[in-house]
Amino acid sequence: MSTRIARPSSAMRKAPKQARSRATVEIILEAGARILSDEGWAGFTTNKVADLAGVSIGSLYQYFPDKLSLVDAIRRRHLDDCLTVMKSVSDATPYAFASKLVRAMISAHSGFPGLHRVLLDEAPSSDDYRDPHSDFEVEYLAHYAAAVAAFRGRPPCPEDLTAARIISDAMDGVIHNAARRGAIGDPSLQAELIRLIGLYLSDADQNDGVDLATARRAS
Amino acid sequence: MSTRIARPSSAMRKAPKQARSRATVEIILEAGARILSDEGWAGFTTNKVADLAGVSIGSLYQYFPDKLSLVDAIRRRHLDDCLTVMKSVSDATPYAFASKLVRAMISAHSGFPGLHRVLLDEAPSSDDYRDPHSDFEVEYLAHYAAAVAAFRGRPPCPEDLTAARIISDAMDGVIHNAARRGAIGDPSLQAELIRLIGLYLSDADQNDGVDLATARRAS
Amino acid sequence: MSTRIARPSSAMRKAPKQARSRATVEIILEAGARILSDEGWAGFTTNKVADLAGVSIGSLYQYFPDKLSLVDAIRRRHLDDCLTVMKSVSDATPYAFASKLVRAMISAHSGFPGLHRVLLDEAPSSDDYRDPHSDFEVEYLAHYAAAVAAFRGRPPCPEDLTAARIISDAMDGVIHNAARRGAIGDPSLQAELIRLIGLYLSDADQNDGVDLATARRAS
Amino acid sequence: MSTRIARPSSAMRKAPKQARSRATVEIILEAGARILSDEGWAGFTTNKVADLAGVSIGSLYQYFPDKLSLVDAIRRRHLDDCLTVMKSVSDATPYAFASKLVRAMISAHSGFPGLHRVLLDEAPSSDDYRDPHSDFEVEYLAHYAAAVAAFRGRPPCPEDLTAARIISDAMDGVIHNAARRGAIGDPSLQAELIRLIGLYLSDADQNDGVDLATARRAS
DNA sequence: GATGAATGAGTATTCATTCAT
DNA sequence: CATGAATGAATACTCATTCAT
Repeated sequence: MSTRIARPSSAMRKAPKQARSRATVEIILEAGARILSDEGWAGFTTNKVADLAGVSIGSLYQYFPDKLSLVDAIRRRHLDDCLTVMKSVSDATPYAFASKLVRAMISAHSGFPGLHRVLLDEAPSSDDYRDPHSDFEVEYLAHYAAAVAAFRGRPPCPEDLTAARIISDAMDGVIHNAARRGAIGDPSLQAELIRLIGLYLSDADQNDGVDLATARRAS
Repeated sequence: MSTRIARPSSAMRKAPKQARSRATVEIILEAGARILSDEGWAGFTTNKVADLAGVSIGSLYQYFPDKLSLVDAIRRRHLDDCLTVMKSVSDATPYAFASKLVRAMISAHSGFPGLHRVLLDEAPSSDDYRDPHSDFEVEYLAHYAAAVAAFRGRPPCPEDLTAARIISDAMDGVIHNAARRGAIGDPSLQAELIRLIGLYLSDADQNDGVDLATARRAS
Repeated sequence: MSTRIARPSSAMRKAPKQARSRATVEIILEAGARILSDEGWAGFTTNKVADLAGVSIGSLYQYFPDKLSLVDAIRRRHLDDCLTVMKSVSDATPYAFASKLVRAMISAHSGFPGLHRVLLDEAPSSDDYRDPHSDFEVEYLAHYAAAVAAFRGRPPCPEDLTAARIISDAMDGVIHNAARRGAIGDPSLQAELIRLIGLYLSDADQNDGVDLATARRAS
Repeated sequence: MSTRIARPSSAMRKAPKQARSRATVEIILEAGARILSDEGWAGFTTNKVADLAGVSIGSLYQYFPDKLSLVDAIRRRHLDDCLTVMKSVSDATPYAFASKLVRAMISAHSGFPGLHRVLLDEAPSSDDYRDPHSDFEVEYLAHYAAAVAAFRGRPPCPEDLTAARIISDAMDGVIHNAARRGAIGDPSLQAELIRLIGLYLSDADQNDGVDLATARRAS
């Protein structure tokens, strides 16, 4: 999807040494996240970012060698935040776990509702954040898989990773579509999402073939 | 994609009357869908579309007054196809319904795996397709809501629309992330997705407050 | 010397089909040669070329994918012209040969006096025109070497290539410095240059060690 | 390059008075010459010079009011060095003179092979160094002209200046093309260049019209 | 109708230069 | 004095759109 570009670079051009320049970097990253979130990858231009940040275009390029390195820095920050939030979530029952998880993810998306999706789906990357084996996704899924295994009362097994993906992607879909509609704060939506995830985590028949399960329940 | 004739959209510059014109429009829409799916909104240029379609850029503008009208026509076609497919899905049990639904949606995404997401998330729109009240979304959700009400054994009520959204968006998330990873054909993923939706549709406690449900189950 | 850039491309973007576009390409090449000659590589901007050519910047890029391909096209043209002119030069005596050679080279430089040097010394190249083994230089030197061998009354030998370089580079130096001063038409300069080359070609002692020759003549 | 103190050019922002300041100016000029030689005028940026010199860009601008004054200072130093070297050359026979001249010029180019050409051909100048009447060129040619007159056994006359130019420019061409190919140390090239210049200086027919000379020799 | 040449506003990026610390 | 953060005009290149043939 999206533009595939030969990765020209990725790191920051220089480490800001003085307090003033650290502040400049902050303000640029903030402006970049805002624009990415509000206007998507196609509306993300370095000039717009510099304008919104209130700095000159030259200042932006003093710290970020190119557009990609800027979006990479924004992504790194955002995903680190997500991971931190997510690692704090763990609980004794599926519903309590689901509840905390949903609230955590929703709050992680509240500041810049469109950011997460744009970073993962639209914006190209010089790093391997979109690679399924990237550190980020691995850590993310491992956390979910561990919870799944715990609730199922047995040691983790490969199937748990599939379950982890289902949970992660389903939540992703619901939250990002809610964000799109500006309905991210709707409590009934949160409640239903918690129910969806809670039910899935509680179900004991996870090892049965689906057709069997389907047949049995359908009977 | 289907081979139906594009219904002369209001945005279209002129209704193609002769067979040759209709064929030209077809081939342009097909090429546009391909590029949108493969390269995303950022890689979608009118010249590339004309090239791939094998027509001159002038011909493209003879049928579509601008880029937006082209993408709108592609979207209209795609969403019509989705609706058609979806309307054919109905069944007596939650699991059978979920199963057919998942298969239908996956097959609707198979031809142009990236198209659906690009059309809904990336590509801007001059119409109101992304508006929650658009004809498309209304029809879409109504169908889901009707199924939910049916399985819950009572007449449809407003809450069913929330449930419909949850189902629609969760499926969306799982399928589009699978498409991103090229794993759309993975049978275990399909099975688990069916289980997720099936469980949700089967659950009887949908009218209880979530906290109550959580408390009861967690006990 | 000069900018070393990773060669992004080199060929023309598309072959002009209609008469109008062939004329556009001509006019762009002409304007490019003018600016390269007058302002050097550092003053050679694509916008200036388009302006001088009286076409839009977009038209320039319709035919030349980037700046380098434009300069390559100008170089190819110019060197082809030089080769053609030079191949027509041959004569029975060293002085007659030198005379024709000098006149030919001077006339080849008259239209755009600075062009030759800029193309060879300043402007980067995606091709291998600056490589000593490039077709151009090989042909060029071979022609000189053949003349040297002929005047020395023996079959060509490797040393003739050194002599060819001396002749070529000395003429280059005199002509390009004259061009710099706007004195390319000065007849006394032409006469002296012919004398310089003529004497060198006439000298029979080319195989003696220089120190020996020096000693003998100095005595 | 020499280690003489740069004579406080009129263009220089302030005369460096303290030892530290003088050292800073030295190091900047050295870095500038290096970059000019290695990367040409197009690669010569004030920030790169400051970086290579290990000083801040602000310090560079403390001593040189702008880029042109820096390149002028570099040029002044280099040409002064060239003149010094050249004035030391004089000899009793044409071949001995040519031999010393060639060796002197080659050694003057060895440290920064590209520098001379870049300074004379590429780099713009705020002064009149490229003007044919500049002090430098006048002195330079006068020296050659004196030698020419001496070898021709008569008092200097205006024609000797033409001969001086021929010698100067021919040597220039051969040496700078050798530098371009990295062949500046090739002994056979040196030998042939000496022969070229030596023959020209030795020739007695310099006062005959060329056409006459040509005709006679060709007969 | 169809073609493709031409247009020019817009976008990423560089670099000489200034000035607050 | 030295530093390096900030500035913004200039430059290479793209792409939606028009219009003469």
